[in-house]
Amino acid sequence: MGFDDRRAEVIQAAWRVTAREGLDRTSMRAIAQELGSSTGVVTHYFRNKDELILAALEQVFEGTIEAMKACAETFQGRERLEQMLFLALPLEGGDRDDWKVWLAFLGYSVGRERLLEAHRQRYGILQDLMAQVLVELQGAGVVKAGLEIPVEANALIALVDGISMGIVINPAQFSQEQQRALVRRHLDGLLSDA
Amino acid sequence: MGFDDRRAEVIQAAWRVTAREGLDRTSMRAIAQELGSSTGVVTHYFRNKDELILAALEQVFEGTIEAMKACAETFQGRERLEQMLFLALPLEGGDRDDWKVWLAFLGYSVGRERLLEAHRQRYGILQDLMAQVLVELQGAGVVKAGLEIPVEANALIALVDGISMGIVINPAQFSQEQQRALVRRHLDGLLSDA
DNA sequence: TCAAATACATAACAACTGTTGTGTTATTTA
DNA sequence: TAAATAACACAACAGTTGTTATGTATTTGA
Repeated sequence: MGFDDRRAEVIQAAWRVTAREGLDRTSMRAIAQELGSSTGVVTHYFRNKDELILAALEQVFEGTIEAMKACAETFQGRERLEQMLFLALPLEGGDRDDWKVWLAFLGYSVGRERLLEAHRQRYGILQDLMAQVLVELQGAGVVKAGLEIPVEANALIALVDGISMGIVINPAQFSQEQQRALVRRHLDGLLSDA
Repeated sequence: MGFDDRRAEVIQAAWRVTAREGLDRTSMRAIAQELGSSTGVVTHYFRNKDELILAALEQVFEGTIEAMKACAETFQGRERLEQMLFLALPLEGGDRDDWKVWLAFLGYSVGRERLLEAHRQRYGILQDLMAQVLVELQGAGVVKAGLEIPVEANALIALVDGISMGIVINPAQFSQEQQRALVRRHLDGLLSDA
């Protein structure tokens, strides 16, 4: 087990503690305890807590981004958009933990311009990915012509964000099928009538 | 200046510190300093920090809820729905601070079932309000028949949440007019074609 | 007017925080 | 095999946290 693997274990431990107890209770000692080790491990792999937090944030983000990219290559037409968005939704219990952590990070970033900038950057990547898919499907005649693609990309992300935020607050708010139906209905407005 | 007025001042000080520096830096001492007083003031009006946080949360929520109710009584038909949702959007700079605080609270509530339950309750109030408006407008023939009203109410809230979350991360993400256009387009799908 | 309650200020408390330094094993490298 | 580096454990650090107790003016009430 190499350096990066062990480092990833630390990140995952931090992720678990955050999902379970919240980010402000994710102390160095709490992470070490979750690992079954001492704080020496944590400080060995990360200069300071900010670096650890950013690494954990990146892991949560990178996971879904990669999955969405894979989705974009496997599916065609309307299904490509649909599956990409479904992937980001908290359809099952496990996905909700990712959103818990994500929201904890975002709330923690309020008032910390450095962390907010990190969020902004990741969101930019997401926006570019969605916009790229939209443009491609527009070229194929699947997506309506005459749309403001960047705005539509942001709108799709906002849709998923809003649903997920509601789920974190109240998991019973939307059933899996209701989540999917909302996404489908939004997509109906973007796709060519043909 | 009575007890409740002074208490409200403490809450507003806490609100300002949270919007500026984040919830975890909103300590008793920071609030007191914002007030230009000592921590004795804070402890005098609130048993503990949780009670203060919940009070501040309630103030943020109550403000928009009351404004939305007033909106519901002033406007008719489609405009009623539109204006209520516009009210909750972070259209101007000031509204964004409310959303900052709201997101900071939500992130802080992750892993704290007691605070999450408070969020759930407030959201329930919002849902009921929106559902009530939808039912009324449905009776007037403005809103389509055959809709699942509770789900549609949640969807409207999710729409506003998603947009607002994006704005907090990147204020330049949506212009005021783009925010309004997204809400209008969503409403188009709910209203009778007539 | 005199006691009591209110509205604070101040200080101390123990608990917890991130960080740093030092010590101790393993593991690798030469 | 000897030296060096990595991978930890552990302890101490100064700072911050919420909470509580105690003190002191100020206002209120009878």
